[in-house]
Amino acid sequence: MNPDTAPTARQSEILAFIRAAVRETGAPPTREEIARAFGFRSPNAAEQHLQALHRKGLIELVAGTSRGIRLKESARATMKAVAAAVSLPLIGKVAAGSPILAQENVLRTPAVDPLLFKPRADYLLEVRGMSMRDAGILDGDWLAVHRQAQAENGQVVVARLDDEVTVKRLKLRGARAELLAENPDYSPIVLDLRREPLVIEGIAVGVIRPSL
Amino acid sequence: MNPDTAPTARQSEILAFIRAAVRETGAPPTREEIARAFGFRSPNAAEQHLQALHRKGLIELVAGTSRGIRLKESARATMKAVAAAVSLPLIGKVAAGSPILAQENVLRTPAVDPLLFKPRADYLLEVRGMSMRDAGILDGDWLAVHRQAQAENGQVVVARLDDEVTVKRLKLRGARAELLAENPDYSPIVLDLRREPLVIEGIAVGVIRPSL
DNA sequence: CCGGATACTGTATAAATCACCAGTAACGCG
DNA sequence: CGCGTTACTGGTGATTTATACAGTATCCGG
Repeated sequence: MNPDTAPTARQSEILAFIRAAVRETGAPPTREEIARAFGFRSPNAAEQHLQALHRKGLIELVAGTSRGIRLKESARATMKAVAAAVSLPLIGKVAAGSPILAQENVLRTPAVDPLLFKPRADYLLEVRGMSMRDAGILDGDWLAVHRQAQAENGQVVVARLDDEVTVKRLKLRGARAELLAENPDYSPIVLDLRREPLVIEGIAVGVIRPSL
Repeated sequence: MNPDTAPTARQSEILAFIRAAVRETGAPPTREEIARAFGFRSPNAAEQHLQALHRKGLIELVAGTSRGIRLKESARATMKAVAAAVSLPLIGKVAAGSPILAQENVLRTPAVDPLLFKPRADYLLEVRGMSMRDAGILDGDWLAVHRQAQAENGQVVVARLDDEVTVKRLKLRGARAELLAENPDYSPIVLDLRREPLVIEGIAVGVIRPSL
């Protein structure tokens, strides 16, 4: 058997039970407790599952120790999950043709609660230029963006134009779409939706300025 | 003995050891392990400490169970510590005469990493009014503030004026201090430092706009 | 159809562990 | 000074627990 085989369905259940026990009681279960929880008549059934999970590298077994089960990934996995729940990827310059959230576009992952914003933020986009100055969005700001392909009239959107990602205010006038900068130095971009579709990546839901 | 007495120094050590064991090994220690760690010749010394900690309501003991020690506060304390490490208090209107960080001024505690900002942010201050509009700080924004009683020329500061807290840019000209708004509609505030001292609560280190 | 893995029952035992009894010594408090 | 508390030593019996050995049944790929 390979050291890194995926656990069977039953083994995953056992693993989940161990995780739950650690979370709920603060300690891993004994063989007997596992057996009782699953209705095994023999604690040995639990032992065998533990051995299997150990062979597959999912847990560590401390010999001669009561409750000597150590979840190998759990600590890391939990930490990651917790971290993910309260952090957002910061997207820098988006490489031409690549999806915004592609790994190569992520600069960092700052600890910011996505639920700070409404609707929830999916990522932060580093703003370049002063085209939205009068909306209080400055060069270097991190724009909190909610992923969404549709946008309503008047919203600040993240749109793709010629493989470039830009932030502008959207004005819809029938089949014509206008992308307006909030700075008189910049001129509007007008699109005929019948000829070229407007690709909207998301709507702006907030701003973070990490340095004044 | 009162149920809620503070632990003795030795008992705190034991408690810390239990916490460490849970964190490091994933399970609470046995009496024997505690005794070994502290050099006790008898596991009973550990038992008695556990009983004491139990009487003081700091741990729960599960009878007849190996490693049956449950940290009562630990879950909460840890969560709080983790939460505190990545969150900042949001300060609303500051009551006259009260310290900014007084409990009654805290509106919420959003999950934002204080180290996002440099220097580290100590709290978020809800900005009222448009006096800093041209610096990209708008009404409703959360100003990230680093607590600091001194400020340099040109920095955006949080200052106290007549028991009100205001955000302005500081200009120092000898014994005269000017607090400048970044909006032509507002006029500067000039102070003679020899007659009235300028109370600086902190310097602005960033901005969060929770809704666009 | 055979070998190996999975998924169990059943039994047994040494070792780990809890939980309790009996002491000793030092300290602070009224 | 007696009393309660803290902080231990020393020891023991009853459970809990880990772990090994011996089987049964099912499924799957070669």
